[in-house]
Amino acid sequence: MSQHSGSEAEADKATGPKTERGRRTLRKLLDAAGEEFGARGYHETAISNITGRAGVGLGTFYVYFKSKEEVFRALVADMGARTRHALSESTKGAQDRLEAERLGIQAYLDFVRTHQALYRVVMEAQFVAPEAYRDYYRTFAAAYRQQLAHAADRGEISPGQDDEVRVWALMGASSFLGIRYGVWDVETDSATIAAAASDLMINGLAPRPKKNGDAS
Amino acid sequence: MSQHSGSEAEADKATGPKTERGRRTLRKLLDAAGEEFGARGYHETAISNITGRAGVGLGTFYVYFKSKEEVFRALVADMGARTRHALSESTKGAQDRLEAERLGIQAYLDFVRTHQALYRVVMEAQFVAPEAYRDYYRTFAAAYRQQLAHAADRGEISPGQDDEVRVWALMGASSFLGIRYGVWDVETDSATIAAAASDLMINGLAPRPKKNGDAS
DNA sequence: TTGAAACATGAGTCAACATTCAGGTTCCGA
DNA sequence: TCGGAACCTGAATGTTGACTCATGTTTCAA
Repeated sequence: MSQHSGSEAEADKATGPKTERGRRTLRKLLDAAGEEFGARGYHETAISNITGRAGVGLGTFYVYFKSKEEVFRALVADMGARTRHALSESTKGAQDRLEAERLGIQAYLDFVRTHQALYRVVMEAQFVAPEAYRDYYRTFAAAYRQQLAHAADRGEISPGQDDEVRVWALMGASSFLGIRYGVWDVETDSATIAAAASDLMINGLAPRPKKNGDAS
Repeated sequence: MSQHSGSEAEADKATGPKTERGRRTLRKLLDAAGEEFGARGYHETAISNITGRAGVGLGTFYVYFKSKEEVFRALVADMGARTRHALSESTKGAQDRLEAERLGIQAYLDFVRTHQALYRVVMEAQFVAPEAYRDYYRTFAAAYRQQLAHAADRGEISPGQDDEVRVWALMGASSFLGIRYGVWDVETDSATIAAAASDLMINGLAPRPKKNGDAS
């Protein structure tokens, strides 16, 4: 809900609010919208809920946004940027891609847990703003593919048969774990989950020989 | 949209339609609802769209369903049953769990492709009928866990650290591949995708030694 | 000090449904 | 052939909520 380079979805052409007061109001609306949409869902949320929470008049909403859908899209885009940022940060200390996978999964779970409401917005975007949703995952997938390609070059992971497929499978795994353990069940320790999940993603289901060559 | 043992969500207590005519009308409504919801989404679909497509009067809808949400839930439950059925069928010929995984992924993709509309209903259930959605995946997860447990006993797969986590990761992977290759891109050959995906699920990302022990 | 740009407001407009209901029509056993 | 059960119908009702607009208020540069 903050640093956008400039080109935006605000009703106000490309410039956005001109005064400090305006920027504050916009921020309040964006935050309120995120909380309301996250808590009640898009269709259950009325503009008046948003303006009520933001503490501004109903009409004020339309000073900043052309429509209900527009805030929603802005929110999705914002979440995408934030999630990518959180993930790339979490991954910085990794020795190799395999470790990065584990760190990434855990960071993702933690991120979802601390942003449950906004995460819901992203998922609902699939139906409210399909374009925004696709962009969200496509952008993600593109960056992820790069990572895998580099890692494969370095021999840190197997080349694989199709990186696009791998990336979507991996995103799907994390996404579902995000629902199951980030939204439905927030108790289980995220490091444990990430360990189990990354073990699967790294080593697969296939049976593994015992460490010390066991005869028979 | 058909064989339910009896206990149902129809407005008519538990018994359902008493005559052949009634059963036909119910079927028509259910089919029409599936198509409309699938094509336009829950909120964009009006009851009159459904009855229009079904070729019955508006009021007739309420002879069979208590509300809009009720048809929707019925549809989700129906999809769950059908999907489980399709998957367990596809898996029957498998030699072991690893092969079953590949067959399952492919069957799932094919299923989504041939039931795009209804698949969308399942995903939207997350917001329209969260209970139905959770049931859908929980039922799925329970059955899947059993499969994995048996397979681990037989030594066909590694024991793993946590089957609940594995199962959700695997479901997530398939689900995303279902969106990516079952809904958004229906061109790519499903067997190829399933092969690449199951390779990842079975062997993981980790680099694999060359077949013939290459002395570095 | 002033006027115009920027911002704020909430009552009112309007269209879109979900659901109801009062009154048919069809089917079928007796 | 009759009566009632099952089924069908679509006009009318009532609510909800996005969006508009005419009218303020605030800010700030000149």
